[in-house]
Amino acid sequence: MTRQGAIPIQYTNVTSLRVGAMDFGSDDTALNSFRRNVQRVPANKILLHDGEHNCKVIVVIEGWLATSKSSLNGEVQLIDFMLPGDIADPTSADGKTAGLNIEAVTGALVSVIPLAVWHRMLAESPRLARANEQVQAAERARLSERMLRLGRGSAESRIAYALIELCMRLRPLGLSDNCAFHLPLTQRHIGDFTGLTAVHVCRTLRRFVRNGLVETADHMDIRITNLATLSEIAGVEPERLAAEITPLPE
Amino acid sequence: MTRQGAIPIQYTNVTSLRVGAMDFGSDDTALNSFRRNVQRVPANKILLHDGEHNCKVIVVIEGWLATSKSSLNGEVQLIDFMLPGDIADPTSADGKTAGLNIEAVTGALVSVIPLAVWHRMLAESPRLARANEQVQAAERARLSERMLRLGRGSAESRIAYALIELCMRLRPLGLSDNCAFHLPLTQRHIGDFTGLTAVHVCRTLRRFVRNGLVETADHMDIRITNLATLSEIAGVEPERLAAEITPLPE
DNA sequence: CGGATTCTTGATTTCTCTCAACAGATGTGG
DNA sequence: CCACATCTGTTGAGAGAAATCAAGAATCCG
Repeated sequence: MTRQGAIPIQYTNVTSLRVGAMDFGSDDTALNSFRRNVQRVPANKILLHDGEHNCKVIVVIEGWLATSKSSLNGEVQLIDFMLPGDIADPTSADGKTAGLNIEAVTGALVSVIPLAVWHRMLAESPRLARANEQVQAAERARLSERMLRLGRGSAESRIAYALIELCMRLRPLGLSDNCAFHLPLTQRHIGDFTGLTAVHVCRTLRRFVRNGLVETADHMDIRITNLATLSEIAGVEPERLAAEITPLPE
Repeated sequence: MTRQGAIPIQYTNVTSLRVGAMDFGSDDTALNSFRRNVQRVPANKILLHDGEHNCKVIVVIEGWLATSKSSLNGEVQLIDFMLPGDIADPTSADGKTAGLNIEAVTGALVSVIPLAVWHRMLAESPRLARANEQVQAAERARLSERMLRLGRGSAESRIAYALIELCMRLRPLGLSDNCAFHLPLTQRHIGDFTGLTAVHVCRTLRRFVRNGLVETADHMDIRITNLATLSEIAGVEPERLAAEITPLPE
């Protein structure tokens, strides 16, 4: 928790953005709309509260966001991470109220778009509408994979899955090189993501390291050294998973 | 399984369907498309397999469907129940492959629509597109509520939540009268829905009954007799929940 | 009727949480 | 620059919640 919205606008100069399988360049009106609503936000800033009436769609340009729900006694469940090119649409059934918290995990560059504007954008750009569908489909696929592990998986399975999911998602962004990647997360984040306590995340990760499945370096630099075994623990085929949860360039 | 597959095959003659907040009558071209693709399916029939390439959108007209994922060792997680007016779109990120199983829990009347046709329908009917959005938003809200409980809730909390969610969803369908409703489910279904074993579902339900929170009659006729306490266990405000997870008529 | 589910309850085991203590890192202000 | 507070990560010991194993009762179905 720190200083707020400070960070002045320097290179808010977005020249292109890939959403789903679609590249939006300077000649796209959609990109101009993104630009008009760009904000740079600091890490840990909450962009939207669950239940908030003034609901907005948030497009990630740079950095990590997370969507979450929290229980009355303060426990948090991360619902999904939103990476560059992802679209967080927190709207619930009434079409007005947010059903999620959205917060910045790292400093991030986002486009915050009022619902009305967003709907107009979708109507005016079939490409954007299509990209939006792809991104939503990818998110749905991720959510159900994760629900399966939350409901039926062991701690090992949940964490193995989380590592593989994030690895696969970072790959097309150029942020995962041969199963080595950096997670800007604490073990608490991983716990909130997998429905475990931070303590148990620690134990389980260390066990993975002891067993030669992953290596870790300073603050969450991860390298998966035995993808085959880790996949087996996660109950997943990595390539099939990648196809289902990340929109691939065509 | 049981009787409720019974529903006689007479009125496959669909004269209107409410999807989200929208009524589609005989004068709607969308309804005609639904009609052209109507199928009656028996209980337990699997309509679509996770991973299946020939992916379709399924609109529920009557009865209960469930979407699910299963792990390699055969454990099942129900992702969501689909009730009349709901739309099951199992498409994953590649836009072609199904990311979910879809099966009939009861005998059901459904409209099975190929993806291409579905997209054409959405393009041609802004009302249908709007209804689709509402239904999807409601589903997203339900999924995140449930993920919170799967990750962070006790068995009591999960089951209490499930009962309240289903109660709230059945209400606008006229199937829940003053918190009394019938669930065409076994305790195993509830276990697969809440990520618990059937044994533990049984214990927990009986505890609720002993404590005067709910009454049960023959095979899953439920009456919530103390909604206040049950809501507290579920960590939910019933009316707010209802607004977030069910599309309300306008 | 007989077989197959489903439900119920008890006894035991297993997994994860909770509590606790400490080390390392980070950051702050004097 | 140091003293100090605050996070984060690590590890151990013990408690608690749900799973597993098991066996019998109730129900459904052909």
